[in-house]
Amino acid sequence: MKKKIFIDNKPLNCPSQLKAIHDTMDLLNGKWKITIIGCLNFGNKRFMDLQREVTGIGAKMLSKELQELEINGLVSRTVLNTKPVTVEYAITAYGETLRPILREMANWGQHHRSKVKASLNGGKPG
Amino acid sequence: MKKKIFIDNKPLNCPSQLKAIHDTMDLLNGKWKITIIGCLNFGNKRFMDLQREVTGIGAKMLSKELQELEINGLVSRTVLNTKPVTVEYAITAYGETLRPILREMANWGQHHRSKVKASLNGGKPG
DNA sequence: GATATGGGTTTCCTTTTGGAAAGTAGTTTC
DNA sequence: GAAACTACTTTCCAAAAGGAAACCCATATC
Repeated sequence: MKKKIFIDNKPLNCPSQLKAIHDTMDLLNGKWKITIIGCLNFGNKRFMDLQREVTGIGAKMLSKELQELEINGLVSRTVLNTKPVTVEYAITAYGETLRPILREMANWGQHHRSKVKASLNGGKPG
Repeated sequence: MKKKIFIDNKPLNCPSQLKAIHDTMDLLNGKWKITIIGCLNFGNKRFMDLQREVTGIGAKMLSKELQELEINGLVSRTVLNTKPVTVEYAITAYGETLRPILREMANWGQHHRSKVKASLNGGKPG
């Protein structure tokens, strides 16, 4: 019999575990969310800062992604009393609880990247 | 100055870290991949088994998702010498290295779910 | 009043994703 | 040779995602 993957003593296909994973994926989906979170980790940013730093994103997508991140409590939005008005975005404490996931994804992705490279170079040696 | 999230001594927005996270997300994207992986963790499965167990998936999507998982080395495909021909899908050893990510995502998702529930019930108490 | 900056929203369009149903192909069963 | 089973692939369509450009509102500048 094939061995199974267990998470907290439950097999991974336990429906509640799969649902939980889907919930997490839903919050991080879209083309830009992780890049935005990464950008904000470097410090609080205003809308235009983000648009400049997140290469390629348009105002519409930036606005939409920020709204979703805010609704989910991962990013905060603060209107500053400046002239003209500026808006500051920041990672929340809750957003920082994503760190373990991001760490594991970064680790795995780097490992995967070097594995892919190796198989391109050495897959058919000689 | 706002504190930053660090992963292995690098700030999360380090481009290579973000790229690695994107790589990982790309492999797990789509509506069904995680469910398929979860299903296969319960044991090897044939095409029709998967179509029965992954509720709601159609043959086209199942085929496509399995191909992508196979290309990325997460799932193996074995044609068995039966009549009629059957095909067995299984998680690879490499696919099992996703476990830490899946564990963190399951943990976070469950925490998130209970937090959302709590805020629905107790957000405005009394 | 024309222009610029900040922070968006709206419109229109294309691309991508995903689903239902039918078709393909090999083999066995009747 | 018609039907059924496994394992897909193809076609056709609808919905969602995403992008470019224009537009809106406020303030300030020239």
